[in-house]
Amino acid sequence: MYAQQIAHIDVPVKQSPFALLDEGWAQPVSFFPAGTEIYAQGEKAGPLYHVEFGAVRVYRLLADGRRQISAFHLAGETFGFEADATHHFFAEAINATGVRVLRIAGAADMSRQLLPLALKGLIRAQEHLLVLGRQNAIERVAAFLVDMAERQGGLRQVELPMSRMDIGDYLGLTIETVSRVFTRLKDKGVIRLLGLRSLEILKQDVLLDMGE
Amino acid sequence: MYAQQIAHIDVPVKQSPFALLDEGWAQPVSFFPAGTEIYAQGEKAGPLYHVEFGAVRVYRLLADGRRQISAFHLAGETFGFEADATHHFFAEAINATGVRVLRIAGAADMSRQLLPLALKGLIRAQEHLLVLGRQNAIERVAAFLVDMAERQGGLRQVELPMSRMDIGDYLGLTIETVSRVFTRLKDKGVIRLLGLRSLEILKQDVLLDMGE
DNA sequence: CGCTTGCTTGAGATTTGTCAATCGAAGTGG
DNA sequence: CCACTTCGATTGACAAATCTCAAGCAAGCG
Repeated sequence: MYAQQIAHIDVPVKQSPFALLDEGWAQPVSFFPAGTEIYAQGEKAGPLYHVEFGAVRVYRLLADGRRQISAFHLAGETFGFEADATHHFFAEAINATGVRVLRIAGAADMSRQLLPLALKGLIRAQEHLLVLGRQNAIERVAAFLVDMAERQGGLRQVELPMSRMDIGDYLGLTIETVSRVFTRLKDKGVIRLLGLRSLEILKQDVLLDMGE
Repeated sequence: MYAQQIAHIDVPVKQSPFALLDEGWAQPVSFFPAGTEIYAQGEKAGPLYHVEFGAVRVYRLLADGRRQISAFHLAGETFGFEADATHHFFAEAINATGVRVLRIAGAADMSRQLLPLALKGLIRAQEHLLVLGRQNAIERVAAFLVDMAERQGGLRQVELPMSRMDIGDYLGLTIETVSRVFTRLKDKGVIRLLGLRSLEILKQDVLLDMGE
């Protein structure tokens, strides 16, 4: 069900655009085709990953195949914290994705730079707990759309790089429920569907206080 | 509904039992009666907190009062990471609780010590996302009981310092559902209720693969 | 042009929530 | 010491939300 190729292509690049780690930590950009694995649960951890373009999903599986996506990472974002010695999660490219691998494992005082990023991740995860634990389907989708819009610069038009199944596995819903909520928001005039993976927010205020 | 006193008593103590921060960071233990606030959302963040005895809940509220507890912290555990500049969460003593306040805010290279703790918190939060997003009521309660048992040394007898409402708000369930699941586990012979806040695990294996 | 794959829609089943009554332990005052 | 009150927990009956299963639709691709 979650089959994947393990192909990726390394592309040498001169300098990292990742400001915090720019002093000699520049690394080549690796290219991952859609659906390929970036790291797997149980693998030895070490580097962080900076998304140059594309999108990444980080998830965990139950024994019977149920999946929870804990986070999406878009261009410009850094991930790979979900690890102590070994990874506790899987990371996959959703679409064709370029990732800069930051091999900073041994770096002595990088932790001062890393801590704020880790804390931001912690806060995001705990806010997502509120969504999954206490909000209903329409509130979850609203919160998701607001978040995606913000991360794309707050524009009215929002691109969704992921499938309905990915959205469902992120929000703890089935694809059918996600689909019905999209329809409901469309019928209410809150959003306009421009395509399967593109939509326009027509009533941002309504969306905002749905997602609280 | 979540009313609370803001009384606490400072108790001077010689030295911190918190190994990582033992070199001059010893702080007095503050005492918080049951239900009192340790910090509030929006407050300026800074110190970390080490639970000496008792138990703490960290939570967030929606505008209409719905509450999600993101974590419980028992004796020996450290919390207070859920912050960048200001706290995004509330923390309250569940019972009479002693907390050592670790004022390490300015400490230059403390981040090297803190990062592993923050990452552990991040992993815990993301594992909890799987529970809230993809597990049903009985699986959630099973996972909770297994976790509580582990944190109390893996003994068969487990003490629950919190109310059913706290458990519900942690697991994303109502108190009625929590209560029904406890009854169901009791009827199946998986647990034995010794009191409202104390139980014995009779079939650990069953509980373990319920919680996956 | 016809597949394939992902999405949408509908009908019915299941789980969980809501509302209400009762229980029971702990604490209070007579 | 006992009756009374209170508050949290349990239980039941019913309602609502979400899931499951199945059918149909549509965009993208060979």
